[in-house]
Amino acid sequence: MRYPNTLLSPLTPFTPSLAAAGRAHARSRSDRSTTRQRILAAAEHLFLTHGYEATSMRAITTTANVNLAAVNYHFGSKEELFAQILTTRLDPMMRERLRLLDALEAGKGMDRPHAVEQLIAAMFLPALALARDAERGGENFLKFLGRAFADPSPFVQRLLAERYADAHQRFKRAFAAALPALPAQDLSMRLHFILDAISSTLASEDARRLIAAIDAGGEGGASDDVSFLARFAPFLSASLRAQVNQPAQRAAIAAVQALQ
Amino acid sequence: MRYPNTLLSPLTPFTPSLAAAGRAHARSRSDRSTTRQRILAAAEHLFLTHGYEATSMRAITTTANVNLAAVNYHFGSKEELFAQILTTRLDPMMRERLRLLDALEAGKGMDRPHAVEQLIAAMFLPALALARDAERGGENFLKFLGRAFADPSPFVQRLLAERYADAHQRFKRAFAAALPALPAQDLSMRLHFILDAISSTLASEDARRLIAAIDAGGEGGASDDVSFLARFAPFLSASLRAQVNQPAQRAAIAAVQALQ
DNA sequence: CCAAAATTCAAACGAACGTTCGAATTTTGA
DNA sequence: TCAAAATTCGAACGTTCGTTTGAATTTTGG
Repeated sequence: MRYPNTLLSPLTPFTPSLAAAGRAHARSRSDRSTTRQRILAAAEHLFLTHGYEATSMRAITTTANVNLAAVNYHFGSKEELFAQILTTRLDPMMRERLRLLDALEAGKGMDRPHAVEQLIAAMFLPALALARDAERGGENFLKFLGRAFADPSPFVQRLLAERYADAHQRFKRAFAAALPALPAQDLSMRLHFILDAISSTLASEDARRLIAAIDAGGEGGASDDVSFLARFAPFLSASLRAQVNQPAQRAAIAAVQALQ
Repeated sequence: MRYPNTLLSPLTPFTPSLAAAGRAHARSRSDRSTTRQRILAAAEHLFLTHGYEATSMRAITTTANVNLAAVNYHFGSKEELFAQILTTRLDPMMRERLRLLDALEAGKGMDRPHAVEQLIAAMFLPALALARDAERGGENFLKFLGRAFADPSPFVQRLLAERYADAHQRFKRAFAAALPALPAQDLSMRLHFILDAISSTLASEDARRLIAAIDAGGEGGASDDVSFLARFAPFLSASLRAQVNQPAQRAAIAAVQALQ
């Protein structure tokens, strides 16, 4: 047998957990986690730190303390390993986002004047929930995602663009409906803007500090996500709602231009 | 002699131009541009497309139609080549940004209620001017810059962080003064957010289309930059100005959370 | 014009890359 | 318990990486 068809295998957490505890036969040499899990954990950390190209198979296998050939045996190739890490986390998150969008569009809990904020919440809450769950990746996955969105490797870009194009389209249409006065061209640019910024900001240390500060003041759990979003969403929604071409602003800008 | 000390040499445009036309002795074999210029042009394009790591010396020299050893001879190393491309463009742009900031802080053309928009203009106008000047890089350089800011290579990050830390600090303080009500923590996150997004957005095709559309309707030249900024700055300033923790928004977000 | 300096060139360096192979070992299931 | 399957392992594959070398060539300056 060449290697197990991992891309179709059931989603399992990367870190040793309840799922692995049952099988006593698996690797008891160096520590409890299986080779697959150790590879996934090491690769996730290295990919988010150095990017796809700069992360070598040897660095992954050395960090994971497994044989060099183990990645090819268990995952087939470096690309399939990366895809596995990305999709096992992101697919469920995307499904959850779309589920919330469905619910909102069905009118559940809809607050029409704050539709934009609610759409933002539908995008963020699943990401924040995932970040809080250490067994599903924790905050490291947000960093990983941030790196992946900015990664220039054609393979990474193609994977993200093709696999999640439909979901992005659905959110784009929802935002367009919530912002009927905004020209399509501006909406497109602003969405591009906030989506890029979301991934890089959530991956940043600043956001991490703010989340930690909010957690320290709150009672913990899901309500802290609302607190964080109440702090974070306003400036995203404000940017989406801003009116185009305000004469007074234009004059102020022209005054700076005159200094050149 | 090993190689000319290029990092200290006068800044010259990458594309063959007036500067090169005078010296008739230089390379007349394949075309008019010198080896250095051909390398710089090819490397800039490849770096912005594939990132630092994924761009090989062989790809650069093949594209530039020069010998493989030419990069090491003229620039010393791949890192020094990258640094040269970045700094010869970015240093003057940063100086111009700071010059505008100086002028604003000295009260020249200051429009206090729109101080935020003017600070944004001080950051953008030099970048837009550079993007319009084909001899100083044109729009390709904005793409290059966008890639560079997102590049995970330690060398690239160190170069950007160390060389332009002071300039970033100055702008951060200026924004803080223009937004006295915003908590320092939020300002820090929002600026991080905006700066990341600026680089990736300006490098995007959406922004390029919008600039082209504005140019098509305008009379060309610098006034188009004001038109673009009048379209672009409002949603940046709106995001910076947004109030934190608005109760009605929080309720709308909590309603989405309840759907989970 | 011609020695000296600058530049170009083909070739090779050692190192690191992702991947593959067959043997050794461990785990599985009847 | 024992053959079969799964996994681990060391070693090597061929390729590409950035860089260096020394000779050939071109350009410079008196």
